Amino acid sequence: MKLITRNTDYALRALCYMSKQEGLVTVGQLVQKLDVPRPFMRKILQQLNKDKILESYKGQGGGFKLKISPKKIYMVEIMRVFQGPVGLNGCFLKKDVCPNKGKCVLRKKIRSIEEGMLEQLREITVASLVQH
Amino acid sequence: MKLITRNTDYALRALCYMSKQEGLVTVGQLVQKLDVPRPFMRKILQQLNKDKILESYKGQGGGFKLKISPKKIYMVEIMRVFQGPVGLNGCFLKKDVCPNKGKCVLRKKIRSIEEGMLEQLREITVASLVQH
DNA sequence: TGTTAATGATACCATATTAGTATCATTTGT
DNA sequence: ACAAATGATACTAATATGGTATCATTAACA
Ligand code: FES
Ligand code: FES
Repeated sequence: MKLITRNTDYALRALCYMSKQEGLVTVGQLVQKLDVPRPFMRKILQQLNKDKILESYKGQGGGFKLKISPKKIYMVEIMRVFQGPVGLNGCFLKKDVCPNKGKCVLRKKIRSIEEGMLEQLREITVASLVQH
Repeated sequence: MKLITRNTDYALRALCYMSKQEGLVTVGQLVQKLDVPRPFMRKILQQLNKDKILESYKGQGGGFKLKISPKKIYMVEIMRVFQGPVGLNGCFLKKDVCPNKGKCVLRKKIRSIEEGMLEQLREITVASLVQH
């Protein structure tokens, strides 16, 4: 079971890197630094741009930079962008099939696990990842 | 993100049902009760048999029954059978790429989330799912 | 002792998701 | 004009998931 996919992973790498750079960062730089396939990296940055996490500048001398402070870039948000809403997605059993009385125990337990997970996840930001 | 797959889900349904039955249960019965595709259910039960969670009896009048007490059938174990080892599978970033100093923050955080999850998961048994 | 109703084993197929490529268009500094 | 960057979008490949199909084996029972 994967918590994060490569999309998310690469995106976080890129964001961490960019949070330590002053000016613009190009795809080329990131590809070099992070050893990620170039077109894939592009796609990811373009997506982050669409989602207003980065801003981009075209043309020669262009590149990307963070649009918002690393403190405000939440990992859950990045996950949401690349993996859809974060959660544990219930189960396939419906209440009528489930343990007697229509009260679904498993569902509740999954919710609870999910809550615990989210609680911890929500505290992770790019800033929190970068500080040694 | 899915915590459990259909395999696991159907398996749990079947186990819950069987924990309430005295004698042998056939695939036919389960298919009827739980509305699951027959060959898929078979495959699942055969797997549970291989993993010593069920025992099986061939021939006319045959079927399956629990091999161990519902109290000792842990959900994590069922997940492991059908989904592989339960965990959050780290990330793809390696320490050298990761946040400075080689200390990988994200990795630790994921571990921590995983621990919380496992702690709760490990308490769930078939028995705990069945008791209203 | 042959038929039938069950599981065992295994190979195959379909669909969805993830991961990644390829291409062409647009912008901008020199 | 050209080169160096991103924007948009369509396509392909690999993997995981969710099943089917088939034949072999076993055992009750008429
Ligand atoms: S509704 Fe999901 S286990 Fe019951
Ligand atoms: S080793 Fe996984 S995020 Fe660093």
